[in-house]
Amino acid sequence: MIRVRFAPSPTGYLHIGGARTALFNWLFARRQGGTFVLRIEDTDAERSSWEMVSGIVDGMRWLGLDWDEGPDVGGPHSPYFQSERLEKYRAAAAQLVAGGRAYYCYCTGESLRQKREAAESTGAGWTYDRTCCALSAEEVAKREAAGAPRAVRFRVPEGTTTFADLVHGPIAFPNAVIEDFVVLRSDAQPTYHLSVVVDDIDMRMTHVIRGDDHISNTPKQVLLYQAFGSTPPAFAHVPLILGPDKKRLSKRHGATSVMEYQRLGYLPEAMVNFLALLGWSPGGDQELLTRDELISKFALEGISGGNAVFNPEKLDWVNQQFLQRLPAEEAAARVEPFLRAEGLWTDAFSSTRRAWFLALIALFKPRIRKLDQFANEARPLLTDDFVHDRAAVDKHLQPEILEPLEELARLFEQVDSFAAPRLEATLRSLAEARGLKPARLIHATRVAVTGRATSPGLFETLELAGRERVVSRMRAAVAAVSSSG
RNA sequence: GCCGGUAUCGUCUAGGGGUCAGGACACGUGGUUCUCAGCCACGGGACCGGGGUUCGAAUCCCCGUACCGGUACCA
Repeated sequence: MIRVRFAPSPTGYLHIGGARTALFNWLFARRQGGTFVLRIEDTDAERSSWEMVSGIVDGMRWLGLDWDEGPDVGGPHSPYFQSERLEKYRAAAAQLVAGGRAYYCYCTGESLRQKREAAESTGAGWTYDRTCCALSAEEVAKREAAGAPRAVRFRVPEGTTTFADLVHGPIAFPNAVIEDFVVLRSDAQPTYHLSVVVDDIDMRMTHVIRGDDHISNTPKQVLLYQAFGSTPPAFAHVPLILGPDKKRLSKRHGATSVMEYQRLGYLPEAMVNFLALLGWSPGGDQELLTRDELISKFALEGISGGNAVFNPEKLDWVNQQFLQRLPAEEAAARVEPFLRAEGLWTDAFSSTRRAWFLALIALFKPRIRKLDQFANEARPLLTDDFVHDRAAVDKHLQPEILEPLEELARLFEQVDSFAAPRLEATLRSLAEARGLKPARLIHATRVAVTGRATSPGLFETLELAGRERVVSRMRAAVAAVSSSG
């Protein structure tokens, strides 16, 4: 039975990179019929917070990455917060010391820092010099009697540590470059290496899928598995997501929190599709995949070895593609929160004006790439509270067009059916009668009614705006331009 | 510095001992339309460098270079 986990540290919101790692784990579990565990690595009490935990949970829920074991849902290996599993780590550290695989270290942080700086100033690297590993039993007893604070360090054996990475192939590290790392701090808090290995063993993880930045941590952890007499899981280190400058994606690059993308009007299914294709490929030319297709095609072998640059334009395109495929009813539901935020929503849109609202969605949907754009694009049809674009007015509402425009308003007021085809016929015959190019009258009418130089097809727009609004706006525009000109 | 990883159009990638090196985003040109978006057509654009191995290398091997990551009593 396949078991994988996503183990974020709640020191920040769920960011793009973390979301992609979570997604790969989730896709793998779902494809393999395995179990997906969410474990919160909050051993760093200083930097962890409940707010961040809920931020991560919200992000995963938004993306639809449900976990089989973890916070809220529980599970057989509960608890799933490392801060509640401290005793396990302390016992494991004690076991290591008892077995001679680790030793107490009484070195102070200050002395370690000085040695490291001294070594580095000569241009060399520094690994722990094993001062405390060389302590005699009496020396240790003396320090214990004095109640000296001590950390627990893992005794790295000689040799070479290797592991077969499912993405990169075999990777080997000479143990000489791995220092005797701390597994339990002097305040009895475990370090990452200890807690992650103890938990992955305890929770029976079969695969560890995580970021490339963990490759150099892996030999330390493999050594720990061996010391515990446990077979390491299979590792798959996935490439990192970079910003346009090829540096790791960070705040500097703009939005990095997954939830920020929700606010920006992206669809979770688009985000999932886009993220999945960042560093992974199903192998063919297909770019747009549903959640089920992603699951059925996902394989660790398809993960590429190199880091990937986050390309916002491509995300926009993917989002647009998903948006266009949404039925009007669904699009309406997605857009509602954005209209509410703009104060443009009325409950009538889901009752008496439902049909009108769906027609509005159908009219504007093809022209937007993100949900938040709808409110802005459709604003003139949702409220009278909008501004006329100065440049558009100057360009299209020239004095000579005002009289025809006024006449058109009169015809529109009287036309028997306020439907697009009828409106178009009306406008075109007036244009012909006046020897005007229809386009001129169309543009003038568009600016008068919407205040803008661009909109969906004018006649469909007018039909939805409604006779009263159209006629009064046309007259108001004529009046405004006449008096100002 | 040391250790590890990676290298195909600007970006995401397919492919992989013999291909016209394919697709997508972006970009350019043209078409459609009342504008914008869209859509359609067309176009420019890549195998990091050097050595091997081989009849043949972008593909396999080595070296170099570049980039990324790690080098903590952070995770």
